[in-house]
Amino acid sequence: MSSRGRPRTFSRDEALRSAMEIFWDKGFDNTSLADLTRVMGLNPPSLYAAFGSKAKLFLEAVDLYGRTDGAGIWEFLDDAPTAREAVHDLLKRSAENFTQWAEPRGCMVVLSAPQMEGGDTAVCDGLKARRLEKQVALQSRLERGVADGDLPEGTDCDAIAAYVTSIQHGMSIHARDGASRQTLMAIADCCAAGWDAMVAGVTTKAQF
Amino acid sequence: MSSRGRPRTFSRDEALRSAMEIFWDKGFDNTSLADLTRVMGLNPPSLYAAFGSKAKLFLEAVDLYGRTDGAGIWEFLDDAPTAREAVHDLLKRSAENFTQWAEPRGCMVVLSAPQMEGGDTAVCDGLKARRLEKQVALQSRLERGVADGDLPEGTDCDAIAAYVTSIQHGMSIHARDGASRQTLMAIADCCAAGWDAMVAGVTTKAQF
DNA sequence: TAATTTATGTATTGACCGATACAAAATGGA
DNA sequence: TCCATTTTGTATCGGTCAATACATAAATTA
Repeated sequence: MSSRGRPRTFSRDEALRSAMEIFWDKGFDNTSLADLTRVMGLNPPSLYAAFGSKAKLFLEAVDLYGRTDGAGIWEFLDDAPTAREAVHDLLKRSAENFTQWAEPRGCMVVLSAPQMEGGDTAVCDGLKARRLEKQVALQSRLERGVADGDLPEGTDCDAIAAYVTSIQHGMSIHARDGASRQTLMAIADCCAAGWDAMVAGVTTKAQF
Repeated sequence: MSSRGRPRTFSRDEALRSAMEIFWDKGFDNTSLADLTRVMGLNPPSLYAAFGSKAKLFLEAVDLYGRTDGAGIWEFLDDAPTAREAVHDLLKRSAENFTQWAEPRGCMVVLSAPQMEGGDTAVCDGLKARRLEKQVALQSRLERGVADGDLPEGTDCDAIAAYVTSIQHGMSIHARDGASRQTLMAIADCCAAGWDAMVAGVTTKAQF
C-alpha cells in the first residue's frame, strides 16, 4: 500500500492476535487500553493509527476469532452426511473447542460483550449479528437435511436451530464456569440421544 | 435497630429494587454510580452508608432478584409429579419469564457479569455460585425422579442437569438478542419432545 | 542532499470512575 | 436545653478511562 514513510516496527497480524486473546479472556469492557498496548507491544498512537479505535480493534479481533480459533467448530457442518451428524459434530467440536485451553474458555462471540444496554452499540450489534449468522447457517443445514430426506418433511428447522444454538451458547457459560470437557461432551450426547424423537415431535406439518 | 439519629428519607427496599432493575438491564460494569444514585433517588454517601459498596449493592440486588423476579421460574420444580414435567415446566416458565418485559430480557444471574477475568471477583463468584446452586437443585430433583421411579435406575442426573441448564442459559442469550416468547417456547418443546429418548440414551448403568 | 511521508515514544488531555470529607440538618436520650 | 447519633446535600478526592498533541526518528522520492 504505502511504501513511503517510516516502517512500523510491529506485525499488525501478531498484534491483532494478541488483542484477540486478551479480549476473548477479559471481555470488551474489562480490557483497557493499557492492557492492549502491553500485550500488543506498542504505544497508543500506533494502536490508533493501525486500528482506529478500541471498538474497531475489537471487531477486527472478533473477525480473526471467527476465521481461526472459532472456525473449527463449524467446519464439518456442511460436509456431514446428515443433519443429525452435523449437529452432533457441531456440539462435540464445541465441547472440545471450549475446553482446549485453561483460559479463555467458551466462545468469544457469546461471552465477550453480552450487555446490549449501556455498552458500545457497534460492539454489541456486531456480536449479535455473528450469533445470528451462525444460527441461520445451522438452520440452512437443517433445511438441506429435509431436502436430502434425512429429516422429515415439515421439520421446524427454525425452532431446532434455536434449540441447538441455545445448547451451544449455554455450553459457553458452563465452560467459563469451569465445567470439564467431559461434562460438555455429556451435554452434546444428551442432545444426540434425544434427536430423532425431538425431530419427530416438533414436526409441525402433516406428512404425506 | 437504631432509633436515634436523623431518619433516612428513602426506602431501602425500594432503592434496592431500583438498583436491581438497572443492574439487570445494563450489567454490573456498565452501570455507574451516577446511574444508581439517579434511579435510586439518593446521594452517594447515602448509598455507601446503606449498602457498603457498589459490589455489595449488586450482590444484594442479585439476592432480591432470586427472591422475586427470578423465583417464579423454579416454583414448580419440587411440586411437579415427575422429573419430566418439572423440567418442561422449568423451561416454559423460563421462556415466559425471559420475555415478560421489553427490557430487561433474560436472566440476571446469567447475563449481568459473565467475565471472570478482569472483573470484580466477589461479583463473578457470587453469580457463578448461584448458577451452580440452581444446577444442583435441578440435579437433586432428577435424582428424586429416579427414586420415585419416573426416571430409570442409572440415569445420569449430573449430565442431564448440565444439559437442561445449558438450554436455559442459552435461552437468556436468545432473549437478550431479541428472540420472541414463541421461539423460546419452541426451544422448551424441543427439549420435551426428545426427553424420554434422551433419558434412555444417557442412562449409563445397566438396569436389572 | 533536501523534501515528503509515515511511525515512534513521551507526555498529557478532558471525562468519568468508585468512593469520601465535610458541615449542616434532624432525630432520640439525658 | 444540650449532647450524641445518624442522614443529608455539596463538593471533591485520587485513579483510571479512551484518545491525542507533539516532537523526533526512519523510510522513500525527487
